[in-house]
This record gives sequence, structure tokens and C-alpha cells, in this order.
Amino acid sequence: MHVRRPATLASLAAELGVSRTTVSNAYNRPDQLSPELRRRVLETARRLGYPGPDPVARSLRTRKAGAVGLLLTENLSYAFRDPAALGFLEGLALACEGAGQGLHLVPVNPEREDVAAVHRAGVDGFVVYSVPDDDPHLAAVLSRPVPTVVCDQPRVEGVDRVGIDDRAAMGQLAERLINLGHRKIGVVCMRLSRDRNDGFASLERQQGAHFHVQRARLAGLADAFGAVGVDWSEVPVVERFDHSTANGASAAAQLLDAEPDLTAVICTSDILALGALAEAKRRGLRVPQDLTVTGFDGITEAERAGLTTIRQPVLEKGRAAGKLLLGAVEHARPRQIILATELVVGATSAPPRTAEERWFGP
Amino acid sequence: MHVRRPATLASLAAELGVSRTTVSNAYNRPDQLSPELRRRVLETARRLGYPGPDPVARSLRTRKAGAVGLLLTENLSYAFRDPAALGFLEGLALACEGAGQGLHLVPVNPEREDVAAVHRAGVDGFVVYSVPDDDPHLAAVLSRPVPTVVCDQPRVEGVDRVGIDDRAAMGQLAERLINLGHRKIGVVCMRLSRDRNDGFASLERQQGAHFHVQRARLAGLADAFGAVGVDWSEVPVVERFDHSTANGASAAAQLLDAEPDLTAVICTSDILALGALAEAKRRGLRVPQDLTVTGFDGITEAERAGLTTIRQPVLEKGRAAGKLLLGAVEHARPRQIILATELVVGATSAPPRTAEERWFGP
DNA sequence: AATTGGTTCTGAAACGTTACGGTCAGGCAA
DNA sequence: TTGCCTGACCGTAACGTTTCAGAACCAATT
Repeated sequence: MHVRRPATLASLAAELGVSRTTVSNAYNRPDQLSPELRRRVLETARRLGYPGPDPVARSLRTRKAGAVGLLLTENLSYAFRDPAALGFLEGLALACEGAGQGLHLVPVNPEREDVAAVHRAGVDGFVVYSVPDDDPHLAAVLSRPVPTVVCDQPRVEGVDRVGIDDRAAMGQLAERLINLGHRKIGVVCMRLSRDRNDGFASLERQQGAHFHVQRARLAGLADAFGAVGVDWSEVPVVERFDHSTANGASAAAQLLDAEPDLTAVICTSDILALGALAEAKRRGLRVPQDLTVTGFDGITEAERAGLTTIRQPVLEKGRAAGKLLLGAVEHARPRQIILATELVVGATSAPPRTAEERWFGP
Repeated sequence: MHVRRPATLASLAAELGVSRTTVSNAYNRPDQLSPELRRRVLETARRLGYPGPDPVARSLRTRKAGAVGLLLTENLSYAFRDPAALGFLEGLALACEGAGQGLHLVPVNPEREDVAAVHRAGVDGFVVYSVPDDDPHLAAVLSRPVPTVVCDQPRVEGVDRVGIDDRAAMGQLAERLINLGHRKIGVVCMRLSRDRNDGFASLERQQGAHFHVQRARLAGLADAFGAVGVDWSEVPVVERFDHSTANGASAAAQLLDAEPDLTAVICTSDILALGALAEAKRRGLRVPQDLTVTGFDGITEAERAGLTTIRQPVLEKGRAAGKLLLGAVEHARPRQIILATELVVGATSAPPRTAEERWFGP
């Protein structure tokens, strides 16, 4: 028994005594050949076990892969657990689905700096979501001659971008707390750079942060509190590498241990804030009477908890990125879409207690 | 100014006066040429703006796409919201990442029966997750000459498979309720087939269900309750097309409206069960004193709610599917991996109240 | 001087498809 | 008859890469 080589367009054509073009047309342009011949072609295909035109060969010829690459860099458990990332993913997937494009998740080994996967991905474009500015994968993506959209990233010369105004949004939240009377605040933020630092983040580290979003949110706080005379360099900022409520709790604990007289803990994400709430509860601190806690993102769980936060349209962000990439948006290039955010005042913020109240109760 | 055609391996080779092979080697087999020449190649590449070997052409030649296709059929918002699907996705993504393979989400428009996307996907294999037996996309996948793994699907001749024993697991849960004394039960299940039916599901519809998992779970219940003399055809089963807590609540409501003397509502998923719990609360029914509610899956939210349920290793399922596809599992083909489940007895199940208790209180 | 072995590089042949510009026969109107 | 159109099909040339068997060269060994 001989090893049957898999059938190809050419072998089918040979078998039928027609040209390759005709067989190709049978699949791609039914109007270009007689129904009778087409029927014969398809039947012979079935008989020979020809599975239809090879997608890769077609892609090579047509210069279209039919898929969008998504670069996440982050640990995947992060992407699939973090509600904000998930919302983005869903929005992007919806946009792709609507355009009949696949979504190709680029495998990134967070340990090794192996950029090969980026070069190996047969895609028509890339979406890069929230990777550090100095990520070599980002550089690899930019080196490829396909359109790219970055999201929750700083501007890159000549590259389309989707995002929110993190700095202004956080500034708005800060202003709210300032108007309530808060001056002694502590901050919990997500990882600032690729190297792990679970603990206080120096001013230098904050400003040199490689994660644009975190840097911008901290800057927004510095803007607002600086404007009312709070020396930002005195404001304790605790950083956590892994994004989880448990880490939010431990960071809040670290903050409160170091400075027990804080009146507010501002977190750069809702997940962290939910952890901070848990920690406050554990310590018997009433929220908001004894401690104000705020978040960022506006995820469902936060809403349920009544968290004061900034709501951002995560799904819309994903969808916008997809539309931008797939050309559904007409505009001069490079294009930029900055989506609106909204301050959600929940039940976790209130004026700080006066010193008197502190000692003698409300 | 002439339109510069993008540089290729060949044009680079010509520019340098070397063979294409050498340029190829510069990228893929650095040890096959002198460091000096390699340096020159890479530098010239930079100068000419050559972005490195084209992934599609490489795939054509090597017959490797470096990606795994994932067929979900379902509305994507489902996949990204349902915790069980998400766990599967994460496990699969982890397996792919570990093997340096991309994960290609095949775009499926649930409205149209457009199978083209399956044929257009340049992938080395497919994972098919929980699609109806008669889904044309599944047929399209099977027609392609690449390895395939189905998950939460019925056996397909000659195709690898990953899953759990839904029938036995549900039977185990049912037995538990039976031992507690429950005989008057109602069931809430997910969509049984591709056509929408929000309401009671006839016996015929149950048995003809195109979603294997749902069919198996109902069969498990029928097994166990039939064995103790409960006439399954009398057991009300309410079906909901969209998988959400809201639908779980409305289905439970429909059930309780029709048969107020039910002592237990068995749901085929935790999401539905959480909805049923909410509905019970809304009606002032105490759980478990007045009503037993059970779920299936063992998602985090269920655990938090103390739900009695079946825990299944969703992440492991995804990982197993990936490993099977990527050849990390040695075994005769077709292979099958049936993962273990665990009955989790929570606080939502208890013996039914006797008729006396019903009238006079506990 | 001949042999061996290694490194470095090359030429040609795939990989399987689609785009493009045809040809060719037949029908139809002037 | 001529000219023109249309439907049906075809031949060739890419698309950009990797693979494989070897050639050319040089140094070291016999």
C-alpha cells in the first residue's frame, strides 16, 4: 500500500483534466464556471479526500491571514481573571467576529524574552494591550509591517491608539477626596515595571514606571494633591506585582501599619480596592466613617460593593481597538480614540473624621 | 518616487550577493554561517527595512502554523463571561503558551451558518469546545486534515476527547438529594439545542438535545430518580437559551409557579443555580429549609455562596485538551481523558420539610 | 601527496495557492 | 459576412520561504 500524498488543487485538476484555476474557482468564484463542472469538481474532491484550498497557501497568495494578533505579555491567568482585561478581550473579540476575523493570542512566555512567537504569527495586524513600554515583544510587533493598535499604552509615533485619560480621571477622583477634606492618603498600585517590587515605591520608581497606565494614574493623584499643598513625595505608595484582592489587602495592611493616621486609601484598580476593603474590615475599621477606600475601573464586583471608583468602558475599548485595526474607522492616521470615563461615587468615601472624632468617637 | 516593494529574503540575498539559503540561515540557523556574514546580513536587513522571514510563507513551507484553533460557536460574550468556559480557555491558553503555540479563536457568526472561517484558519489543529452535535462548524473542522480534540462533546469516531462523566456526576448529586428524601424536584437547564426554547422542555426535546453535556446531565438525573420510582416524565424541566443568573432566576420562578410544592430545584450549572437562589430569596423561601438548590461546575462564586454542586476541574480540562493536541500525551489513538469530579455538599441542600412542617413550621 | 573532516556557502526544488491577462467557441445583431 | 460580446476555461507567474544534497575551501592528519 502506497502512502497517499494528500490531494491538492493541482492533483485534483490533473485528475479532472482541467486547470488549477478552474478548481480554485469552483471554491472561490462559483460564477466563473458552469454548475455542472463545479459539481464534478466538488464531487471529485470528496472522492479524493481533498479538504479544500489550503488556508496557509491561500494566505500567502492573497496576503491576508484573516486574523488579528493580540499581544498581552502578562501572565495569561491575569488576562483571564482580571475583569477589566476580560472586558477588553470580549470587546475585541466581538469586533473581530463582526468582521469575520480570527483572534490570534500570541503566546508569550513571561519568563524568557523570546520574541520569536511575534514573528511567527500569521496575522493581518496586531493589538497590543497594556504591556510595559520597554517590552521587547512590543518592539517586535512594531517591527512587523502590519497595522497595529496599542491600548492602555503610551503613544507610539505613527501608531493608532485607544485608551482613556487615566491621569485626568484619577485627578477627578482625587479632587473629590480633596473636597471631602482628605489630606493624609495612602496609595496602592499595581506593578510599575517588569521587575518585581512588592512594597513601597519610591518617587523615582513611580516616575520611571514602565506601565503607562499606572504611571498616569499616579501622576493624576500627584497633580491634584500637589495642587492643594500635599507633598507628594511624602505620600506612601505601595506596589504589588500580582494583581489580586489578596494583594490589595496586604498592600493596604502595609500602608496602614506604616501610617495609621491615613484617612483614605486610594487604589489604582478595583480589584486592589476590594482587597483593601477586606483589610479594613479585618481591622475593624468602618468604611467610610473611619477610612475612605477608592478604586479604578468600574467592574461589576466593585459596583456591587458600592465602591467609589472611576468607571471606564472596558468593552468599548476592546471594540474600538478592533474597529480601528479592521479599518471601520475613517480618519487621518495615526488615529487616537480616547474614551470617556465617569466618576462613580459609592458608599466607600466620606469626609475624614476630625482628630477630635478620632479620639472621642463620632 | 517609486513605490518601494517590501524587501524579501530574495531581494536581501541579491543585495548582498549571497544565496537565499544563507539569508534564511542567518535567521534560523545562526551556526550555519560565519558570524561576520550574519552580522552583515542582519545589518543590511535593517537598512532595507526587511522585517524578517514572512510567517505565512514560512508556514507554507514548513507545514506548521504555530497555532491551535479554538472553535466555540457560542456567542463570544458567553465564553468570556461564563466562569467555566473561561477556566477552560485559561487552561488551554496555558498549555499553548507552554508549547509556544498561539491560540486562534475562530470567528463564528452564530447567526449565519458560515463555515468559511473554519477553512480559512491557518492552524495546526483544532480544539472544539461544547458546540451542538449537529453544528456545521464542527463538521467543517472534522473535514480538515488536522488533529482535533473535542471537549464537552460526545465521542466522535477517531477523534481525541476530553471531558468528565456528566451523567455519573449528576447521578451522584441526585443520589444525595434522594437520600435526603427529596422526591418532588424541578430542574433548570441550559439550552438543549440550537433553536431557542425558553420554557418547559418536553421529554422528547430532552432526549433529542444537541448539547451533549446538558443531555448527559439530565440523563443522570433521570437515572437516579427513575431508580427510586420517580416518574421522570412528570419532572418539570425548564430550559433557558441564554446562560445567566437572571435566566436562572426566571426559570426557577417558572418552575415554582407551576409546581409550588417542589422541595428541590436542581440546576445544570452554578450560574443558573445562583439565579435560582436569588429567586428563592425574593419569594421569601429559606434555603435550604424551604427549598434545596443545587448547581454544577464548582465555580468560585458558587463556593462563596455555599452552593451544593459538582466541582469539575475546568482549568485542567483546558490544559488536558491542549496537551492532547500538542502531543504531550502518549497513548493509543484516539485518546480519551475523562477527568474526575467531586460532589461538594454546601449549605443549600437539606432534607425536605415534611408536609406537617410545611403547615405548622419547623 | 593524499585523505579526512569541518565549516561555509550555494542552486534548485518544492510548499499549494490565486491573480492576471489571456484564448476560444458560440451566439447574436447589423 | 462581419464584428462584437459573453461565458467558460486556461497558462503562467508570482507569493516568500525552507530543505536538501552538495560544492568549494581550508586545515589537520596520515
